Amino acid sequence: MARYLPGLQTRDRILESTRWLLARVGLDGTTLAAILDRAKVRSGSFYNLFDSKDEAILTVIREAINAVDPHPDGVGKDTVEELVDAYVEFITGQPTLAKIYLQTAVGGAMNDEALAHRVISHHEARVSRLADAIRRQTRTSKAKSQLEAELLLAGLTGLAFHWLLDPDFDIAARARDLMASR
Amino acid sequence: MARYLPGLQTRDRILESTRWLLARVGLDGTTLAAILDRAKVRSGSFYNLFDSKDEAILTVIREAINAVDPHPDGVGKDTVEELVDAYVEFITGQPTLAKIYLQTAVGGAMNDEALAHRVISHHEARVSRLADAIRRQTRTSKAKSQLEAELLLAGLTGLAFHWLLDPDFDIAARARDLMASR
DNA sequence: CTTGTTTTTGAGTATACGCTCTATTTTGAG
DNA sequence: CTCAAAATAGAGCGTATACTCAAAAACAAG
Repeated sequence: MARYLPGLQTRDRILESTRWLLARVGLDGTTLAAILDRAKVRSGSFYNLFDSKDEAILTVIREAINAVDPHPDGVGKDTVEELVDAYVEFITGQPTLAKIYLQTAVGGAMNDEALAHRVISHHEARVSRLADAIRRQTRTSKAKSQLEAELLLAGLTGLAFHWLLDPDFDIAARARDLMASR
Repeated sequence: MARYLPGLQTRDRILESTRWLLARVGLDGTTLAAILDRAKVRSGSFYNLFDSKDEAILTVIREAINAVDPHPDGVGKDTVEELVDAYVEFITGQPTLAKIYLQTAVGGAMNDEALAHRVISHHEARVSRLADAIRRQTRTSKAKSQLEAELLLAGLTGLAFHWLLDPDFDIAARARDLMASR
């Protein structure tokens, strides 16, 4: 465990390096050597701060998952439009974290069961928040708004994939179309 | 290049082995040793038929991508429902290949530029095929059906993402809901 | 059967990776 | 200033992996 300032700073450099690599070169490219090189750290220091390479990677991924949530303080007041905008902004504004988030979910989350559950529960929380907003605005039944929210979020996820595949894709416009088509 | 029967048969065994491993244990688990072991082939024979391990893997993945298309001969005749069903069947029937397909999209798997382009063009082909089906059934404008197809496919991608995360998720039912909500 | 080609074998090579360990330097509380 | 704890350096270990190569075996056309 880091106790003094130098240790904490080194830890930060390692996490920054890991984050950068995960977004650029993916899980496979994020080797220990690459992390050390970019963080300007030798292996001895690394293992003084982390138990394993995976520990550093999982720390970064957990951060990314938590960052998907927009302003948790606004629960119960936001509109559908605001929530959709927040999602699009997260994707386009933090492509790094977005990529890591989607990679984690799709990649089986490096056989870490707890991590997969974390992604699922975040997803569900987002669905129910969207469903609440829909219900507030359209006064449909609970079941129906829940379904609508699920489909809307699925659409947004799909748009995010498309955008990551093709940066020219106008995800913001399509997200608006998606809302309009309901 | 294989010329005689034994070579062609060995090539088939190798591809079958690679396909099996990709579906069961994913990209990471599909090591050369595992492929050789299952195919009952030694490395020398393998490299007499393939230039690299990746060549065998990419061959299988290309097959899988092409397999997403239902009856390529039926272009211009299929319905929206048929196309959606085919997509869902591909995802649920070949979950690991579906994962690899999405992983490629997010850039986590294989730094193969050509494969990424293949995924994109395949995605676009599916969109326009869906758009054609929509236009045939609803007689909307070309631009409008194109947009609808894009949003529908985005929704399907999102549902696939959700299902890969949570196998209990009823993707087939949600895909039907998605069509109904148009 | 003969002969050139294809196919197979499997020991061996090169390399990349995660990680350890000991020695050395730096840090900061008393 | 002292000194125990924290932090760093970096050579080196073990292992897994993709791949090579020379020699032997199987093959098929004449």
